[in-house]
Amino acid sequence: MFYDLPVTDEWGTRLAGDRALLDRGSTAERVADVLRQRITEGVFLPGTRLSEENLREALGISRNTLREAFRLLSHEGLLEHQLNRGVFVRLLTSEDIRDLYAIRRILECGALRNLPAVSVETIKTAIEAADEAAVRGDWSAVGTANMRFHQAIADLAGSRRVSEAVRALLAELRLVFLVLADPRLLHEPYVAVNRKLYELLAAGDAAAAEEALQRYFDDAEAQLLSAYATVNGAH
Amino acid sequence: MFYDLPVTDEWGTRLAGDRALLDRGSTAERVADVLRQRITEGVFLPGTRLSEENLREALGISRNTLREAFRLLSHEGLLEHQLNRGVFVRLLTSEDIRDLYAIRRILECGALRNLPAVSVETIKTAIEAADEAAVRGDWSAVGTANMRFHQAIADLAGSRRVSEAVRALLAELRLVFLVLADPRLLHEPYVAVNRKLYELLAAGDAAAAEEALQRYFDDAEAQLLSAYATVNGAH
DNA sequence: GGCCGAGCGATTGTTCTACGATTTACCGGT
DNA sequence: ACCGGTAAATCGTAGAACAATCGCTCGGCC
Repeated sequence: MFYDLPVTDEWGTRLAGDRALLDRGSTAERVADVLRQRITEGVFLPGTRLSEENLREALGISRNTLREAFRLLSHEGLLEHQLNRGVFVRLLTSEDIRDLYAIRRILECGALRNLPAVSVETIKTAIEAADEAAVRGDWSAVGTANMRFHQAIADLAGSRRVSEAVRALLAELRLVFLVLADPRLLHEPYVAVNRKLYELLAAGDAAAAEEALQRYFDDAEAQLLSAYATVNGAH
Repeated sequence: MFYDLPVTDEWGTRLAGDRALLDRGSTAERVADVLRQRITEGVFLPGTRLSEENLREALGISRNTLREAFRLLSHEGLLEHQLNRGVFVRLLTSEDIRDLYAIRRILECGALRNLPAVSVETIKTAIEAADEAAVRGDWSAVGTANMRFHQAIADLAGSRRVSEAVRALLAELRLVFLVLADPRLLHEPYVAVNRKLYELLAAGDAAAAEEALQRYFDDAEAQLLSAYATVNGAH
């Protein structure tokens, strides 16, 4: 005698999570995941050329599959495809930085507007992670936590497309951080700013939070542009 | 005796334009252009499966190149890639429609906020094209002109990424129009709405224009959802 | 009659090989 | 030092081959 499996909601959600691990998608997508990881880790710095032949051998896949992965990452803005020259880790210009902040202003501030009922759970989590990393002096982790904070703000819009767009934008922005020297200078100042913003949101004052977010964008953009100008002297 | 070519700014911009014609990009990109065209024309209706073998033969290209083109269009949201099953012209759900309007609200309204100096040239052009097409009774052309109108609004943000994001969103939205029966019903009502919006902008009243845009989104979303429910009965 | 599993054809996923086209680097002549 | 040409490296694309997977049909069985 056997019992039927009891089907519960809990099962459904758990299996859906496992699925992502089993159906890891096509080889090309898994390769793209690996490369994305390495790029955001800074193993491949912006400007680096990724040779088809070298990577093909290193990853043990065919050129076709590798090229499909390149296409994926090019569309995400992490790689740049130059005809007959190969793919390069994207090296952003100052103009790119301005543009990134322009669209982030619109998307993230837009997410704070017309909030039905604010759920600040994940935002709080990100804030706490940033605090904790700051205490440890792990400024890279602080940067990651700050990005999660902004991702959580964007998620408030309740739109899959908004969330994914912001995810891609933050990944691009990480390319800028990678070429700048001092991660502490880049991330530490915003731990307090973000906490203040969180408190405004938690208190239900979305308008004040949006104002604070605007000021944050102004400051961060200016800081990043000036830091970038010194490193990236010629365009 | 020869003269050196005088190098002027005018030259630079003109040559940059010509370049797009010469460097037509890789074969994969040109194939993607063709397929995109056919999809937006409605030759391949949403839900249609695109066979690799058939298209390969029809286009006279290799499978590799075709698959690269598929990747490009999948990332644009026009195609959907199902592992081991092939690619299909994307069939949007009602949830997709809601999401599209959610992000359009944020992006287009955001573009109207914080305008430095409004240049309503291209907006006017789109309005006039819509009027002219409406007189001819070419409702499909009216739809195209209306989309150009919204694209022009998004362009006011002055951000490349905002413009490209809205371009992709409008292309997705076109997939919805393709499965609905009556193009007149879908597009005609908004000719007057858009003209009114243009006049508010031309008068410099950006706040009123934003308000009108919000109402437009509410109306259009509701109309589209109800029309979609009748056609697309089961999700 | 309807359910279930084996087998089969069609299509996709991936690899491998090949070759033309383009870029890049090197090198000798002026 | 500049210019031009040749050779090597790399990319772009094609094509064939094989494995993996899906969808369907056909029997067998309850």
